This record gives sequence, structure tokens and C-alpha cells, in this order.
Amino acid sequence: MGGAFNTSTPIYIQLGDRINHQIIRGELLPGDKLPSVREMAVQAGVNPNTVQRTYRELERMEIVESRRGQGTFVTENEDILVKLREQLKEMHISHFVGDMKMMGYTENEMINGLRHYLDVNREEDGLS
Amino acid sequence: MGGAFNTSTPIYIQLGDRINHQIIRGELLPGDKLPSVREMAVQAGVNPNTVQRTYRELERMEIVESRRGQGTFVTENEDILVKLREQLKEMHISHFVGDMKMMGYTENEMINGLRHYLDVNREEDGLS
DNA sequence: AACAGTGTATTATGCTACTAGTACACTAGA
DNA sequence: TCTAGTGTACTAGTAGCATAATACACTGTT
Repeated sequence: MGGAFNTSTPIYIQLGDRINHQIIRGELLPGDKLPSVREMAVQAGVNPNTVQRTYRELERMEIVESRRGQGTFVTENEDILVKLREQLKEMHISHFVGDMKMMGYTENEMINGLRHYLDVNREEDGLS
Repeated sequence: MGGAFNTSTPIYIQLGDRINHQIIRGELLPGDKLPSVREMAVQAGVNPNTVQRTYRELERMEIVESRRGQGTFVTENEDILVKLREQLKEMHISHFVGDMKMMGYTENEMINGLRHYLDVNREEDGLS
């Protein structure tokens, strides 16, 4: 069991997100081998086919490279990983700003709201 | 047609979000009548049943009140609307922070990233 | 050559959520 | 009473997702 998945988003997407986060955080380095399709399926408690779909997506994004008979590896092209980190950051910020603007919040309210939230929740970090 | 919907999220959710935003921004006031199920369906270009599902959800959240034979109205209970605004704000900030933390960003990076994004995109606001 | 481990492809099945169509129930007003 | 406008309920169709089972293709090792 690799932790539960959210039912509102496809598993293959969530699994891909997890792997992306591991890469971005440096827990998976360029050239590292990912668990085989079958092993990852056991670890995550999902069907091998679902894992394969995740790997296929990641390969399409050029984040990993699959070699038949050998396994699936994190790309050695660090540029792509740097860009991935920036893209995801930009995407999340953009979504956040878009949502807040739709609700009528000003830019100052966003920044102050974020600051305030971080202050209040600073100590309660490692909760479940 | 009231603008396109995203295919990755249920229409009834997106429609509910739109209405919530209108309320929060004050474009819909307490006691205001919403378009009838059928009229809203035409406006939004969706099935009346989808609209009804949206209205049902909003009623469950006590944001609107449906009166058979009369219509659907924004609640007169302003406390709920104030709380709604706060809840949505908190929710979006919380999601944002959670996502950024998962990617390994520090709190300072979040705030600076947000500031930088707002600076860069300040003039390009009213784009399509 | 044989084998084990790997990725890939195919087909079928069940499930769930969303959407659509249609009919019913209630209210207000003419 | 009738009618138009409203919310509500029911049934069915559709699509995407996850699973399952199986077979194939390639690589490295023995």
C-alpha cells in the first residue's frame, strides 16, 4: 500500500504527480531507475496497467525514459527537470491567483492572506 | 452559451463555482432570484438536470433556497455568505500551500513566487 | 540456447459519474 | 378551473477509469 488515492482524480494522474514530486524534491535523481511496472503496481496497490499508463504519460512529458527489457528511468536531461519544477510552480501560482481573482480578492489580500495562513499554521506542520 | 466548461471537472461543480463567485463578488445579492432551472440550462448550454444538480448542491450548502413553483433564491442569511467567502479563501490558500510544500518549496519561495508572478502579470489582466 | 526480468499491446469486463430525456408535482395568477 | 412557470424524480445512455488476463517483444545473464 503506498497510501490511499483520491477518488475524484484518476489514479494514473495522482501516481504521476507523486513521482513528479519525488523528482522535483530530489528524492529521485536523473538516471535513477523507477520500480518496474509490476513492482510499482504492488507497491501502490493498483493494477499494472494503471502504472503503465502513468509511465507512458511521464514518458510523453519526457520526464522518464523507458527501455524495453531494462526498466524506466528518470531522464538525464536536467534541463527538462528544471523546467518541470518551474512549470509546476508557475501553474500552481497561476491557478491560485486566478481563483482568488474570480472571487474578487485583490492582490494585496492574496499576499496578506497567504502570509497570515502560513503564520497561523506554522507550528502544525507534521500533522497526518 | 455562457462560456465553455472544462472537461476535467463536472459541469455541475463548475456551474456552482460560478454562482458562488457571483455571490461572493456581490453580483448576486441575498434574496436575489436565480434563473430558473430551464432558463439557466439554456444560458449555460447544458441540460436542465445538470443545473438542478447544481442548485441541489448549493441548497445543501445553504447558499440558495429553492421554492417549488417559485424559483431558486440566494439565501437571506448573510452570515452564511460571509462564511462562504472565508471558507473558499481558506480552502484555496490551503490547497496552494499544500501543493507547493509537496513540491519542496519553502514558505519564502511561495510568497516571493506569488509576488513575482503578480508583478510580471500585472498589466496583462483583461486578456481573453 | 535458455531464462528471468523488463516494457508493451490487446481485449474484455465492471463500475461510477455525468449527462440527457421525459414525466410528475407544486405554485401563482388569470 | 386552467395554464404557465417552476422545482423534482425517474430511467436510460454514454464515457472514462480501473481492473483483469493474456500474449508479445526486448535485454542481460547464465
